[in-house]
Amino acid sequence: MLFDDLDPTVTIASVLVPVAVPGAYTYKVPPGKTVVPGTIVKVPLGPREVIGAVWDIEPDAAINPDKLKSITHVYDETPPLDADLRRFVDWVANWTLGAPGMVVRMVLRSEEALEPEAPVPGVRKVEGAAPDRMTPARQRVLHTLEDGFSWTKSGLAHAAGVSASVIDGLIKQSVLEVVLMPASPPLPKPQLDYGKKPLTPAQEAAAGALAQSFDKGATVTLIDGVTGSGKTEVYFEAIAEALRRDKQALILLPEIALTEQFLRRFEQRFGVYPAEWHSEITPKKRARVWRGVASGDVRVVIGARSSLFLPFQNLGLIIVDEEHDGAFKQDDRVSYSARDMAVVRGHISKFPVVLASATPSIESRVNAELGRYGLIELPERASGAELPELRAIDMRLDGPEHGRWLAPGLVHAIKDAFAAGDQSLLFLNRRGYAPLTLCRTCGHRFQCPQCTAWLVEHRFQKRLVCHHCGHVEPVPSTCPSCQSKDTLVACGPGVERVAEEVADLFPQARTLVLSSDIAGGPERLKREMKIVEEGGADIVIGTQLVAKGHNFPKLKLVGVVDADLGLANGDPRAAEKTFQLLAQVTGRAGRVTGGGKGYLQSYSTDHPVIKALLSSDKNAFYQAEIDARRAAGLPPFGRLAAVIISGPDRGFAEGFARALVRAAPEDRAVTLLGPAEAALAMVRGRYRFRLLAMAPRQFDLQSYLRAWLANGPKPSKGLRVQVDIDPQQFL
DNA sequence: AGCACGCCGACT
DNA sequence: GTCGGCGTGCTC
Repeated sequence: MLFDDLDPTVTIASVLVPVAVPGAYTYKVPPGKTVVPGTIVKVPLGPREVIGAVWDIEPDAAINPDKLKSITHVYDETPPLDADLRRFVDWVANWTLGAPGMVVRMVLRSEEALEPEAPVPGVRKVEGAAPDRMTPARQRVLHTLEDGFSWTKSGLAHAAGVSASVIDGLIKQSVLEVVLMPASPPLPKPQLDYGKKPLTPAQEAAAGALAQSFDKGATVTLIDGVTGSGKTEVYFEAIAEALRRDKQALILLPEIALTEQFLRRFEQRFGVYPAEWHSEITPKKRARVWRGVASGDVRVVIGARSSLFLPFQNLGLIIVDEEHDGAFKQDDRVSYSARDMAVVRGHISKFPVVLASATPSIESRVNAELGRYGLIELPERASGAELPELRAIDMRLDGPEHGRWLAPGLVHAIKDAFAAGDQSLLFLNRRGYAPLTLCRTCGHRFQCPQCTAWLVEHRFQKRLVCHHCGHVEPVPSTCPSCQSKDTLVACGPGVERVAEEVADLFPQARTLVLSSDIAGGPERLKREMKIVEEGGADIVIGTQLVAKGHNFPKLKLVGVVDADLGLANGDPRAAEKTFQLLAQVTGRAGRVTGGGKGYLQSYSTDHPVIKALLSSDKNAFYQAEIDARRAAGLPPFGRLAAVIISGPDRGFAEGFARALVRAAPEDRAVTLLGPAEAALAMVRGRYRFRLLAMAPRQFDLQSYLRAWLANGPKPSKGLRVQVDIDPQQFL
């Protein structure tokens, strides 16, 4: 139609903006511009401009367009977010009670990616030109350029072994010319059969089952395989199958520290490095990966939870490794479980999702038992090595002398391992030197000024640190309460203190502490991990960090310094979490060679968790846990949501929490507990109270909560109300 | 009086 | 989440 361009009708678009508001905002589409749902745009928002995504087009919105602001920029070079991704965003927002705009914000986490990548200047040889005088350096440069390609200046200088000034000189003489070249060269494709190792019959069968799942649409498969069973090799075959079908694949890992080792492993299997995505990558890489994922050039991404929100062009498989790991659920901004949302994303786009663990979550085990998930079990190690032999040390009977933390039985075992040239690991999930410091004279305890928590002494750094807010103070020489000199005593062990004991017992052994907060940061940690991997340490003392994913081939002995730690608190998942952690960490022993041994120091050796670990009958433990959950109506048999009220004034926060409970809609299906003061009552100067809503599985808890919070009292005066669907942490 | 900082509410 | 507005309280 000829007059369409003159049509005065203004198009109105609703746009999700990165603010915590319940819905989309409405803007005018500038004349001559076209937007569709999913188009990425820049819009004015208050005094600034923000990036958002068009969510809907409203041709006849009942809003006066004169009052609306106009979209200021349309990113029409970038493909619009596809319908599946938009559905996923809506789903996550709806499920978590988060603002959809904040969920979209996770998708649009790289502003740089939206601009086309600027070409970089390169140099190439001018046909037929020669320098006035030939030198050896110039000779090498020209020789390197024989291939006819363009090089970056620094790349060429490096390859030819000359300084940049040689190249500048040649440019000046017009022997070389500057040309623009694409910043990122095309990515090499993974080679499906590169480095493929023969699989055991069990692995082969598992891989075959996974390959078949691609024809069944949305499926979830749980791989329950002991440490060393070769789960990774199995799901690598699923990735190969996805690639064969021209689909992209995503591997989710619970934490960044694991990616490094994993990248290498992937490279050994597929001949190329996968793209990496997590909060720590540089903005440039981030932009490159985002663009590559959106264009389909990037075939495989390995990343942390946030990679779920990448705009994949053609995603066809998600692997969630260590699926039981609590790190997949973090309670920051939008609080979502990456494992569960991965299942949702697979469901929306109808592709297989694989959950892998040696110690699956109760939820996944139940889903597998009920037939909602497929189940692949790998009960044997691929190398044929037997699982470690575990025994408990009853600290009430055979404990160490006062002031020591390692029982004689464990010390003996370490001695034997050391004599045999084997590596030992002492596991204690407590950073620092001592979890509590007090004054011998007056009993003063060092507490964080901002949190209800003791300060942890870090002796190497001579500091007292709060592990909840990061508060730091120097260790004083006099007690701040009674002024006595040198009366401070450390209570209880941390890894540093165990390391001190080890150094005392085994002065000739090479010992190393692996803890997330060692001086020197992640770089040093990476180096030390490598040292341990290569057998460059005899005795390793480590926190949680060593339990996860890392492969220490020389490790033969694992000693758990305090197996009861973590069982004490009131968390309904305490037993499950402790079982998983200890099974994972003891499973590191003798992984390749067999003959591994594990010792559990415990004051409650008949606790079901300890017994389950010793008997290596994990099914009995799972069954008991599952029965207990079913009886209590806890997840996955019931739904749980926490409402956390926090504020700087304790009484005010508690009063509001009570008012909120009174305003709760009457519903027989819902049980409301609380308000209870959070176990960590104060964090960063904010007092916290928790409400817990429990409901049967089929109940729509989200709708209930939404109605409740919308009609209940509004928080004001510094109060904050956070909803945590399916809470994992009860602190 | 002038300014720094922290809290609060609005943002289409 | 981020900004400006505005109140409180401290300093030149």
